[in-house]
Amino acid sequence: MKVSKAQSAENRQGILDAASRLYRERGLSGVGVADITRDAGLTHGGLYRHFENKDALVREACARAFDWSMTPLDGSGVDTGSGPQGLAARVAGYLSPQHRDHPGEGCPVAALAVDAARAGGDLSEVFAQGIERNIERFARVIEGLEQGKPSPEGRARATQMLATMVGGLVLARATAAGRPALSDEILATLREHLIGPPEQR
Amino acid sequence: MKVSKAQSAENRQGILDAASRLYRERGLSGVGVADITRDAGLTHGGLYRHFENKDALVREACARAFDWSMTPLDGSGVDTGSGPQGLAARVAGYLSPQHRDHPGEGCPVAALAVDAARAGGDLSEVFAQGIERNIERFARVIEGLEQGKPSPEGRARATQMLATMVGGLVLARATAAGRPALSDEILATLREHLIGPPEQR
DNA sequence: TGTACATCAGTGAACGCGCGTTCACTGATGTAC
DNA sequence: TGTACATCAGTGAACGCGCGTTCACTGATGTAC
Repeated sequence: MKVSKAQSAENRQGILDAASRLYRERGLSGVGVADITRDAGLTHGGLYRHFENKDALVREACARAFDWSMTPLDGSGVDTGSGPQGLAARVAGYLSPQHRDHPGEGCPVAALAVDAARAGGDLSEVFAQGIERNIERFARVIEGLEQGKPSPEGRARATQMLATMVGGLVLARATAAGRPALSDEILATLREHLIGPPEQR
Repeated sequence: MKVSKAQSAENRQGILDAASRLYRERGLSGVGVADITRDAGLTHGGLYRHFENKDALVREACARAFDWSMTPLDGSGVDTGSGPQGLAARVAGYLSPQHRDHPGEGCPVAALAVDAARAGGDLSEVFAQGIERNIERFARVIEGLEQGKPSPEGRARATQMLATMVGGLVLARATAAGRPALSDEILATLREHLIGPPEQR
């Protein structure tokens, strides 16, 4: 049965929402197109009215995951404004057990960048653009700028912090099932390193 | 045809070598068992004389990748001794375009930790143990210890450096195909952050 | 040492299964009159 | 505003394909005598 234009657009967004979440949870090759459409309340055949193929869906779903992650900067779902205090809260949210245990709503870089590197091509461009925007934005937050280009030093500092956060989350997730205490220790160590002891916040 | 015990043991090692390399290159779900045995010069049927199933092969191949990565600490294939100078060379090798472009011979954490986190269970224990050993070993190098437990401060510093290195390599690989200049910039920024400007080495 | 034979590493066809994609079909939507 | 009809979003069976795993078979190895 045909469906209204509004309903169709809603369905398309529902597919992207489901894809964006499921891919982050299980990886690009851990989710079938039928899983995604089922999660969105549809059947698999109709997917191709919206997307040329699976690769196109992956690209749009990743781009959407980056858009989400831009608002709170880190995908932790917390937005507490800008400035040094907002920055500390963002870093703490990023390196939290909550974020570690819920990749589906979290940072697309920590969840999917390795998959994207293997896929290469178009998907690598989506990630390159998303990472570039995150570095610029993070640098602006560090330097307290509302807009405009951050300085090279701010850019370098942002790159260092992002790399440490991404690597820390990857390490924490890889060890979470096998050695939970080590996983927690990694998160706590990196939080302290990046934003100081808890009482300082 | 049956084969001598020595030949059989050699074949088993060949399978593990191929698996360890191919998994790091293409990911755990990007390589079939037939790819691995073919690469080792065998056919797929005989695999099950050596390994119970694919999961067991994956576990042994990852453990082997960690053993390799322990020698130069970072999998870059360079071993220039211990002490601060050896440390700088190791970090530079880890954050090099060479390492970025050849994951098959590189660090198993940067290549496979995200896959391992998704797989969970037994594989997470392999990674937890490998990461724990790398942190301890890295901490000893930082503190200049030949043996014995490193201090909590050395351990924290090692965790920070490893997280930055892993995250940096992940970011550099994800952006390599889409924006090569950004990828190189990330590597250079993190090298400078961790071990200072080039002339200092 | 020589011989007969059980062992078992490796082969390759075959299996069931899940995947991405296609396509004839359905029927509500939205438009032309 | 009503009516007739073309459109097309969504359905679900079907497809070819590659995967992990099984198994009857082969024949060199290694052992018992």
